[in-house]
Amino acid sequence: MIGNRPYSAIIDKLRRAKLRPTRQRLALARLLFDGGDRHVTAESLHTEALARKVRVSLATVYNTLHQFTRSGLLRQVMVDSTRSYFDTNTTHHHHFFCEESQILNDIPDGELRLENLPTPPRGMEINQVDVVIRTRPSAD
Amino acid sequence: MIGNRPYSAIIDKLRRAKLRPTRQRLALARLLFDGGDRHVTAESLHTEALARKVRVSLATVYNTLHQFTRSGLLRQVMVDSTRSYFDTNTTHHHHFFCEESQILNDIPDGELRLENLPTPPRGMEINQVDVVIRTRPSAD
DNA sequence: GTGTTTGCAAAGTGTTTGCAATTTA
DNA sequence: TAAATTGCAAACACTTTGCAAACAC
Repeated sequence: MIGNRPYSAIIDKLRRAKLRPTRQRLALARLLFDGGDRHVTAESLHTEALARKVRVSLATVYNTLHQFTRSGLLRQVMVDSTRSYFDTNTTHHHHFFCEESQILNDIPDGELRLENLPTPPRGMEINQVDVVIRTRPSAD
Repeated sequence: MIGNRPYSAIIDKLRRAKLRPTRQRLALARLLFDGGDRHVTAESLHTEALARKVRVSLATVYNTLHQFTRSGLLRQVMVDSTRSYFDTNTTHHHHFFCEESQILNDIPDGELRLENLPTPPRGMEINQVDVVIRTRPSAD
């Protein structure tokens, strides 16, 4: 725990996901869900946890991110072939990704529309549609 | 070389890219560009080369794929966080990706339309827009 | 001949896993 | 106290790199 109160909302969130509210999970959940929408990598979340004096191993961060994802608390976003990004916004939306800064940003749902979705190859059905708008620092 | 003729079209292609037409580059270029559009990973192209009795190391396949990409002969596609895919179709288009079979397919350009592209964050400009339609085998 | 390219093996990076020790309920 | 979770270190998968030998021009 980071502060000293029980944070019942987050404990409930974990309980609902059938995950025991251990010290590590609680601390990571607070980092992830206490603010607004966030995009993290295992490494960035681990570093952040250590900076906040939360003792947690990198392996546990990985495991926790995957458990949270499996439980629908997080969504994994595919933008970089070397790293996995996780998004606390699990609703339908797309992303901006700046290759230079490696920063990921949400595109509010509704802003972007897809017209004329193609029919998938025979025997296949659509699972999910991901749009990534790759950006770079502009010249001006 | 796989057959026994000089394949001047492919040699020219390499020359234009300022890449010496070495035995390895020629063989890989033939595998990549002789048929229609293709999607490969380093591993799949290496395996294919060996099957066709082209002696080439995996390191050279990696290096060659990157050289070809830098020269605009290939385009790298980001669909899987564990592997890099390369596409011989360098024109503007999007992709179907089946997570189960790990197979990538082009969506012909023009089929899918994006309406109302959002404005990038301040100081950023759009570099590229990637759409990946993730599919799964359909129930029926 | 000179500079480029190759192949190997080693190193690197992000991630996963086996297992003993610890913690939760 | 029984079952779940953690941390460590080792293992992993994919990719990159240093360098001597081979090759292209």
